[in-house]
Amino acid sequence: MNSATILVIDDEVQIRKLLQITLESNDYSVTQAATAKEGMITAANHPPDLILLDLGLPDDSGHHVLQQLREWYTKPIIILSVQSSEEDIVKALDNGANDYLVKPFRTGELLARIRSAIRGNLSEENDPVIDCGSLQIDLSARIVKKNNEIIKLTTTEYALLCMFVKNEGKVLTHHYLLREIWGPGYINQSQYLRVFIAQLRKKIEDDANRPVHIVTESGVGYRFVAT
Amino acid sequence: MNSATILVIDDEVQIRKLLQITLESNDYSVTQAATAKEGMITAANHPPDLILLDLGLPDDSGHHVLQQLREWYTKPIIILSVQSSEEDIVKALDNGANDYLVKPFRTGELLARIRSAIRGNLSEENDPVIDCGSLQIDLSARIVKKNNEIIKLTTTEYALLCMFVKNEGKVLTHHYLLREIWGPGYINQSQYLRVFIAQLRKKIEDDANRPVHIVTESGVGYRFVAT
DNA sequence: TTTTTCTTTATAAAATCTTTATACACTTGG
DNA sequence: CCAAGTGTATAAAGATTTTATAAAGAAAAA
Repeated sequence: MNSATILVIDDEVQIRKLLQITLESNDYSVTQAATAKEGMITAANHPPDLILLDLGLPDDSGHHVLQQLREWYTKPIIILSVQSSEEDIVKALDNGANDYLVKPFRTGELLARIRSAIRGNLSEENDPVIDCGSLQIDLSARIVKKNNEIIKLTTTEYALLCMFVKNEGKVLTHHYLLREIWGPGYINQSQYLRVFIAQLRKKIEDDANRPVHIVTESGVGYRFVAT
Repeated sequence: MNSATILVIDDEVQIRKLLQITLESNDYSVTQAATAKEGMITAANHPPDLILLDLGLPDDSGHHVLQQLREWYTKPIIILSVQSSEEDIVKALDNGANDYLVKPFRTGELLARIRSAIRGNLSEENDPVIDCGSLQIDLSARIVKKNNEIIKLTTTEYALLCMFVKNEGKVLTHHYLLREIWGPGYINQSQYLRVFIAQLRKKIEDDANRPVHIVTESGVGYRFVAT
């Protein structure tokens, strides 16, 4: 999910359409403007994360629009223009444009330049954290917290917990768990499972004697419940 | 008065000469390197305000050099290349390049793009100093201080620390660290890692016997915590 | 050369896994 | 009701793996 918003200011409807399709299929949220005036108003009302600006607008000079935008807009502006003269490029860049692409442009390159411009400008993304009441699991950081304190889990304990979390609510049989975590040769070692279930409960349950998260389904296996 | 320093990494002597003259007449201070290796060393010893990198170096792939630089170098990198394929451009930009100019380029445009890159960098932030209690790490200056005293770290030790700092809080597996720092052929040399972790701890931890920053996750890897 | 850094080997310590032992809960048939 | 059988929980000892550290030899840099 990207959800960065991009404002396209261009008078050619086919270009706007192309950009909208291209950008939206890359998870950007797109708004459009066909004139300089419309562009300025849209940018002011809903400041986007990046602006794609055509220099050849009908109602105002593109360079002037750029200057006006830069009075207050600090995020990236990329120029798209049929003008390839050095004079135009230098002027646009010195007026505060972050990049300048000559039309017709290659969409892959445009997307890469957009990524480059947005990079670092975006707020830091957090990892997907699974929340189970007092229990929090960050799979990408391999961190498990209980009441906001980090719990140390061994490799096997963590593998077990992951199996449970990824199959929340489902009953996992002894055989299944043993095969997935220890390997196919261990499907009869139910005792292993009991030992590690006990250890896991001691670490993640508030009261290990009355487990809430890891419920035993006698004769079948165990089930993990989030709340 | 400009006084921003620019490092030119290019194997063609006439290009280097041209750039030197052009840049110096625009009040930039220029350093040069003819090979990837030389470029990396120069960049590390005297980090410039901007790097102009040619992708077609004789001793290493330009994309690889770019990746290596981006491990620690946070200021702008502009690619100069005879390669004009979309694939090369997209790859370079996604590897952390700020801009990409195809040779032969127009000097006026290059200067404008340099101004644009430096401008955006200055407005954003200064030296990104990471503060971890008694420990301070300046990635762009490659300086590590503990209790305000500079600590000498070897190349490998520093690379390790960078990996940790950039992934603060996350568990980095042995395989990952070995692959990133020593290369794919070393993923089984866990002992290397242990030796260097011990050395790093001796240098950055208050009490190496009770490490606070570099926490070992037995059977998995290590985790860096800033506190 | 001398110095620094990296690689390799050796060994002690720590952490984890496996195994054994025992206790508990629950069901079922006498 | 009890006693035997089945399935589960937990502690703790023993075995194994993993880790920490020193130190010596090799390679690279100054």
